[in-house]
Amino acid sequence: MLKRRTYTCGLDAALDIMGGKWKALVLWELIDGPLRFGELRRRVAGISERVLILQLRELEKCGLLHRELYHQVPPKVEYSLTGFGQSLIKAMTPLGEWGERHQATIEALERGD
Amino acid sequence: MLKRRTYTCGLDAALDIMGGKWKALVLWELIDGPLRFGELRRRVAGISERVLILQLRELEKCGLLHRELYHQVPPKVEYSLTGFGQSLIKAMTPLGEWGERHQATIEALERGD
DNA sequence: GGTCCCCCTTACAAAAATGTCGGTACCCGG
DNA sequence: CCGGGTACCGACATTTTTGTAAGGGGGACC
Repeated sequence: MLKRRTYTCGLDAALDIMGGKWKALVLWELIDGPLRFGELRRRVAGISERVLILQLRELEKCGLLHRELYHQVPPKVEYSLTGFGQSLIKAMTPLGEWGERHQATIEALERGD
Repeated sequence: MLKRRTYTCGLDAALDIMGGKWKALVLWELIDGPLRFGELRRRVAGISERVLILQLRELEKCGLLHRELYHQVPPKVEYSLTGFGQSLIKAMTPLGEWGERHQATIEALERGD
């Protein structure tokens, strides 16, 4: 969760809210519309069920995404971006594009093995 | 350090290279030109000497910044962005602006106390 | 009845990130 | 000789993040 209540700059605040290994990836998957828990789980490669839940909870608490529970059997839960979340996605897009442009370069870097 | 050699998308790669609590902040400070170790240490509020060194080493290894050692006494070391680093900064700018716009909102969120 | 799917939850464990403290080498000025 | 400033290293401790395993309640399918 968020740890500070003051930040030295906007970037600092942004990284606190969407930093970490998974949050941005989760948000990213929701660009094209709502997804169910299971769909998210399958799309975000490598994430464990538990961690996905934790990330979703935090993103929800921060107002970046919305959780809609359908009282059905079997249960259905849909996650979608809020307006706030969408604005964040837009702000992250250039970073994503940068990463895409340089992905090969980055993958070629020596690991800290 | 970098942990993977393949990424699911550009954002994934970007976050791996500049994610974490400090890297982006360090890069950010270098926007306006080179800084010495001590200057960086003073500007990046809250970072410890050791952690700053670790971050600088990693950023250097990734080719995002350049370390220039002046053989003087007392020693002088200057850190500056490489072209690669500058391109990353540019890609992070919208995120920084987003954070700035929403900084008050973010600070007002409940902490996980 | 057994088993599957769904969306979680809890207890526990490992790994990664971050922090603290002390020390090094150099020279200078007092 | 003592202390100050610079840039850094190493051992260690703590905190944070991420992961693993197991279970649960409610149908549905065979």
